[in-house]
Amino acid sequence: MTKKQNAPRQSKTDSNTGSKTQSAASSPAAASPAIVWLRNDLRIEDNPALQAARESGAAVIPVFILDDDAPHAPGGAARWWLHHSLEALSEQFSSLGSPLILRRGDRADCLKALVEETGAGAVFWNRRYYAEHIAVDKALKADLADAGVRVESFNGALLREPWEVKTGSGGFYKVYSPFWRSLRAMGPARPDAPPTPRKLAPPEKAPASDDLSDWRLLPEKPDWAAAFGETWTPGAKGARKRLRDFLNGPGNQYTDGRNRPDGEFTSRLSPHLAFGEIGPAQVWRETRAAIDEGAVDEKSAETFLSEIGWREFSYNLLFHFDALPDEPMRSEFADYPWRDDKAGLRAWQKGETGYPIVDAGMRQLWRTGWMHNRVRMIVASFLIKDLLVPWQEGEAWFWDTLVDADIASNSASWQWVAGCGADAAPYFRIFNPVSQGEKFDPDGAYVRRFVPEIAALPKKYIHAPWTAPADVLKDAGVTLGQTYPEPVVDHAEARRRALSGYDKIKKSA
DNA sequence: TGAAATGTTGGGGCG
DNA sequence: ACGCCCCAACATTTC
Repeated sequence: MTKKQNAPRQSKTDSNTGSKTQSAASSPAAASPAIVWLRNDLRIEDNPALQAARESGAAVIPVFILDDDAPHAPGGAARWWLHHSLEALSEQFSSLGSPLILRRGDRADCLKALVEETGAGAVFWNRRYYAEHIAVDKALKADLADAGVRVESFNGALLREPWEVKTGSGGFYKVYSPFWRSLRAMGPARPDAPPTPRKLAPPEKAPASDDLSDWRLLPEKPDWAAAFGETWTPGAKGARKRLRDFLNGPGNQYTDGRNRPDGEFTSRLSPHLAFGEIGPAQVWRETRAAIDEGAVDEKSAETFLSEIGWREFSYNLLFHFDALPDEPMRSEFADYPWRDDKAGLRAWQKGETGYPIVDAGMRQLWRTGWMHNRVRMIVASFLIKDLLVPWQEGEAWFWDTLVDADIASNSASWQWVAGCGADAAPYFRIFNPVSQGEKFDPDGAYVRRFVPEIAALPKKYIHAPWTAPADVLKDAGVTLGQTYPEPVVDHAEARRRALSGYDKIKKSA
């Protein structure tokens, strides 16, 4: 296994600053319109690419392209979200006067075709940070420039670009704490909110658009997303409401509350951030304002912002390590003696491992498209360390089932739990699913909600049903192995097995 | 943003 | 009164 290259690679991205807005060239009702290519920035507010297009003085054509063959195309749950998010965004663009254009197919081909059809003189977009996406954007930018089209890209997804946050010696951070200390001191690139566009000039002739319902982004049979709507309101409006409600409520107890899955103590902003319905700069500004007004507990608000920091750190890693989604950053982990345990993986995916906190998490994921972060760590530790299934399998399952699936956060977090990432949890940190359950779901309320077949068990046994006396199980209507599974592995044994596996790669490291 | 094993201390029961 | 043991509670180390 060769060590991954870890040189900064700013040269790989397009490096426009986006600060020039060419006000001199802004002839009103310019003949050639400007295209705003929307990707994971599905919002009107604080969207620098859209802002630049508007300020160019040209007519604005917003477009979204669905490319099912693109690397890391949205998974199943994310497609549900995307449908509703595009619906909300279409409505917003229509009310601004320039409807959102939908196209499906190869992204570069679609965009070039649209430029040609509309005679667009400029294309604006917000940057992406995954190597394969950067390559697409860079090639497209070169092609369009050759054709005489002005192309500009912006930072719409991060507080700061990954190449802006540098260590004292000019490298990039590989440890979270100093990274966040540095980024926090810098603050967002746009400290003040830019004006929100209230009107957009439409092109003389609107280009053709697909019909969203023809994309069939919603599941049909079975409709596994049936309950998603109870939990979520995709779209920028829903995002802003989440943030406001959070800062006015649970945001005040976030430091302690964030670890408790048995209640609503988190912001649940993750899917909104993943689709760019709200940007981290907006979250930063609003949270800072609430702190300054004394409207929110300062310590808790800072803890909350540091979670935005983890998202930034993940993008920092993704940008500097091409293979983050696929290969361990610590290359010795490629030789770890993983098991090919299809039955174990299946039990984990279905929430039938026999460990209640694990099963509750996996079922919350399936039913709502989301899982509490503390529980994500527990289920990930279980898959990797108790079952010895490669972390990439868990990453792939999360990609398909999470409405907040995000390339950077998903891959960086799986590597973190596996112990093979930058600043990762040490390999010997193996969660005990019973003690984690007792600590963070002390009454078993979370388990009872998502694993109803053991809901009648008393608190004492709710996280370890196999330890309950026969009469207690009987009274609760539980028959282990029938109404609820026996544990798929013995944790104590599995822990020893995992540690001996790490011994092997330590020698070869 | 662990858990388990091992070590240390101190109180209390008891002969 | 004293030593001995047990063991909880806490601290340290090891994985």
